[in-house]
Amino acid sequence: MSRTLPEPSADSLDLTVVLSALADPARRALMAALYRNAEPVDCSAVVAETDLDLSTPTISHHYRVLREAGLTRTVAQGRKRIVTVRHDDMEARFPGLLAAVLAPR
Amino acid sequence: MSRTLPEPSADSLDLTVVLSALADPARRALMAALYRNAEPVDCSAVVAETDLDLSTPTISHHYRVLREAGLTRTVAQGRKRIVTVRHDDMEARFPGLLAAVLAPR
DNA sequence: CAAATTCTTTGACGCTCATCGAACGATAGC
DNA sequence: GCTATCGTTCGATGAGCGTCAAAGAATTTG
Repeated sequence: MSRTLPEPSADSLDLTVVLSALADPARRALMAALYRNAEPVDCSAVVAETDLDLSTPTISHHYRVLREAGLTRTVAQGRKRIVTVRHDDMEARFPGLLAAVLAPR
Repeated sequence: MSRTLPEPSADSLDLTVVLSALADPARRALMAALYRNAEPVDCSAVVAETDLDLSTPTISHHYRVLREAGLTRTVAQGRKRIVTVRHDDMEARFPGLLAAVLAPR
């Protein structure tokens, strides 16, 4: 059993919301970790790949912002949340943006 | 006579600062107008190309943020300020970013 | 010099945001 | 059924931001 958490449709993605989400270093660190790992993983596994030192409420808040911006898709599986980057939707709406923002260094 | 207002060096551009600057719709409108006009123009002429309805202090504030983020170069000429996009510096540091963010529509 | 133009600075106001601790919810495992 | 695990929600706090009116530079023009 799994359910996808509410998210904006592909054509309703707003650049202001997207850029505001990406402007935060912590969220960008999460996105970068998600971006390079092809395999879907749960929230805490992603955090483990970063060097973020934030409380779980704060991490949860950042995931929500990313999801509500349309940058990620979150699927609830059991007590875990599987988070993936919405590559295609982002590329269709803002071509090249993720690559430019999440490019290594 | 003309003098260039203080701005960050090309290699000290910070993505967080850049994205924060671009996240605001008003600043993005200014950037878009600057981006498409090749010829350098003064502040108020740029504003005239947009449909922004903001007080002059607010406009001035936004120009400052853009300049301090390293997105624009401002040269004081007489009582005017000539603002240009730092294309090359931005492209060197964050390839494709401006194109992705300032693409029409 | 005086007046008009162009832009900046200052100070204030309201709002949003990142962060945390504490409490809660849901699920898996024993 | 307990208990541990993974994550969310709530409430609060402190910092920062976008905005404006008023006042201040700096420069051109009459």
